Amino acid sequence: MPRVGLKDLAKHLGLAEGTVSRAMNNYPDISLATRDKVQKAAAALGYKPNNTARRLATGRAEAVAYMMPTSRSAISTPFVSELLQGLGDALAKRAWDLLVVQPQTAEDELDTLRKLVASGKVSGVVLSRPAKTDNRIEYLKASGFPFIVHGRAKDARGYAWYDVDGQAAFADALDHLAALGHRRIGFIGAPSYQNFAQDRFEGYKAGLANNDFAFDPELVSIAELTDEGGERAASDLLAADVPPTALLCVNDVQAIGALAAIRAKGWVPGEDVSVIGYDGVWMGRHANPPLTTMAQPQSHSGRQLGDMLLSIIDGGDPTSFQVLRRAELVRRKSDGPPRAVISTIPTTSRERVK
Amino acid sequence: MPRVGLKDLAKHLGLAEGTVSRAMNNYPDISLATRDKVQKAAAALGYKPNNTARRLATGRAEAVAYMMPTSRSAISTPFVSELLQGLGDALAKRAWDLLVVQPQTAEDELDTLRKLVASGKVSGVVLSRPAKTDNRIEYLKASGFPFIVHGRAKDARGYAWYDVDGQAAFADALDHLAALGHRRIGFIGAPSYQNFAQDRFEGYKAGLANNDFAFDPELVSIAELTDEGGERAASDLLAADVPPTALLCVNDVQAIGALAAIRAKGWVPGEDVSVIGYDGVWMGRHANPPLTTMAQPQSHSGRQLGDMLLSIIDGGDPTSFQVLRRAELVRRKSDGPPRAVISTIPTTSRERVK
DNA sequence: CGCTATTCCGAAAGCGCTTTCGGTGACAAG
DNA sequence: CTTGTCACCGAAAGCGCTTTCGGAATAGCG
Repeated sequence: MPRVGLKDLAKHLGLAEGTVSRAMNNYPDISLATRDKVQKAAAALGYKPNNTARRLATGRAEAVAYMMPTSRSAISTPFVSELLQGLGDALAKRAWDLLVVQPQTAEDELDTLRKLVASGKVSGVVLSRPAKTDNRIEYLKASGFPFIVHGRAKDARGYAWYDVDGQAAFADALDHLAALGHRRIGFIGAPSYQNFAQDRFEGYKAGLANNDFAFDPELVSIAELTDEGGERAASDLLAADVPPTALLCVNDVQAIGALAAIRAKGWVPGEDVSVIGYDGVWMGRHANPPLTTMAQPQSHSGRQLGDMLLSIIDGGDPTSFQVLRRAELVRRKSDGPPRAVISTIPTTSRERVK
Repeated sequence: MPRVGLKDLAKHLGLAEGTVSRAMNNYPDISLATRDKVQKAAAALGYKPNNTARRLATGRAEAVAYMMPTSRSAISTPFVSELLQGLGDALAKRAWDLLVVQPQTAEDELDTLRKLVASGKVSGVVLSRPAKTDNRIEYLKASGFPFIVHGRAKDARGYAWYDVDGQAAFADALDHLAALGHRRIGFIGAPSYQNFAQDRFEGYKAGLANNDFAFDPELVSIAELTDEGGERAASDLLAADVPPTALLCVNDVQAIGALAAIRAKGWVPGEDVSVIGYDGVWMGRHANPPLTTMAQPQSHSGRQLGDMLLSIIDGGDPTSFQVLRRAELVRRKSDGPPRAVISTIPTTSRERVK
């Protein structure tokens, strides 16, 4: 089955290529009669335009790229497939393509991006998990190339982003624990060049300040974003002379590791030591015990990112697309009043579990 | 900063465009002297070839597509991001692009694929989770377009695939349970138009036959591939007059749901009722209790799929790329001898857990 | 030193589409 | 009947690169 091109179609119809092209693209200067005729014939012969030629001629790429985070830990990216789905949905309306680019190393990131925008392969980019100061963002801002970022860098001005407020979330979580009666609250974090890690750490400290607790470096431990990371960090923190009665973890998988560390000591999480995670991953409800967490809003972020990026490509002002969502406490079984304290009434209700 | 194109570069060097092009692509009929000169100048001026034009001229797409599974359940696709990473790595060696296409509905799949191959956007495709008889595979086979599938259809002849043997895995799992002393073993499955579901079901039945157990339709329940699905199916099965003493689940997330159902009845999973899952997802070890499962081999399947697809595009014989891996039992805490029976010695050792 | 082989590069023809520009015929207006 | 005005379509020039082909310059050889 030889590909049928525009030329074949034109010859078949006895029309000029240009005419056929315009007919296919619904130009107003083609009579409805011939337009119908052309489109019918196209369908009949199975004509599918060659996209590459089309792109070259129009200069429009009709595609956007998603740049994967380079972090090699597969665990840290369960959200990727959801995000891609959402992006795909957004692009489907225009039948645009989605390119996934994956820098091999962190140093390649900028260069990969440069090549990408120069190649003309895409007309917009979405970035994930920016560093605290991210040179990709600087570059894109300077070049005027349309882009949006999932998350924010420390400087969030002058570009489009979608993020959930990690700082507020951790301050809230800390308030919650304080209300339960906790006074020594530990923090398990991630390397702070990742801006989200920094954000959440700030939230922790802000929460401390709000409640007139002193910041104690002994109470924070930086670990990998894995269950083992959380486990190690938790057992370190818990080995102190006066261990914390509650642990705030930078994400759920660390928190789940922390639960294991607590059980390993023979303590029961949620009673002897409270643990609160962040993300709201599906598995949290099946953890042992079910994990209390600051859950990100469900609204399909990929879809939103896609829609916003398209608007920017259409000429919208990037700075008008900065949306900050708020995480929400979902209480399950891994938090409670500290052992040593007369139990106070919890301020929020627990999620029902079957 | 105006894009610097081939023309600019040529003018700058006082050479013909064609010469510069050949120099950039390391043609043998260009002297090393001018080649170096050209490549240096290219680097200096920041010349990046326009990929679209390049593709059009060469006819090579230098890109492959990954077609996402259409199933709307995000939970069923935690492996997507790993797979994409692997594919990305494989393609990176040639600097090829990875396109992610996402049919909006199951009916769109074939049409989307048709457009994709006709558009010339890619020179190969990878499919996931084929149906029992999958018309996409038929189409691609007939068209001669390079492709590979992650999984197999019922008819596995005449095309390339990478799969793990679900049938063997479930037969093995059943043997294991039989060796522990179980006689009534339930199966929680998925709709069988998905070939992997059918495969695993066959394995279950084969295992039954191997051990001279009768097949009892009362012991199988078909459910969604979610935790709730597993939970519902398990509580149905367990409500029988003579409930099964063990449950085989088509994947880990169902199995984790089944654990919840068992606990909800006040029973303890692994003692009153054994549960074995399939996949080996990360979370299994943190389930309550840690989940025994048939784990897929770790070897980065995305990477392998990518490498094989590239070989096929290079002209390799698709039928020479059919790799079948074997799943492996990893014992944790959700299996054991049935309550009513004098415990027999387990035949395999348990994974150590901290 | 003349002639044939090389080596290296320029010229030009595409790749398959889009889009501008101009021209033809029809039809209304003067 | 002439002129102007549309509505519609054909011709042709690209888009930015690759690649074939041939020709000029150089080298090799007797």
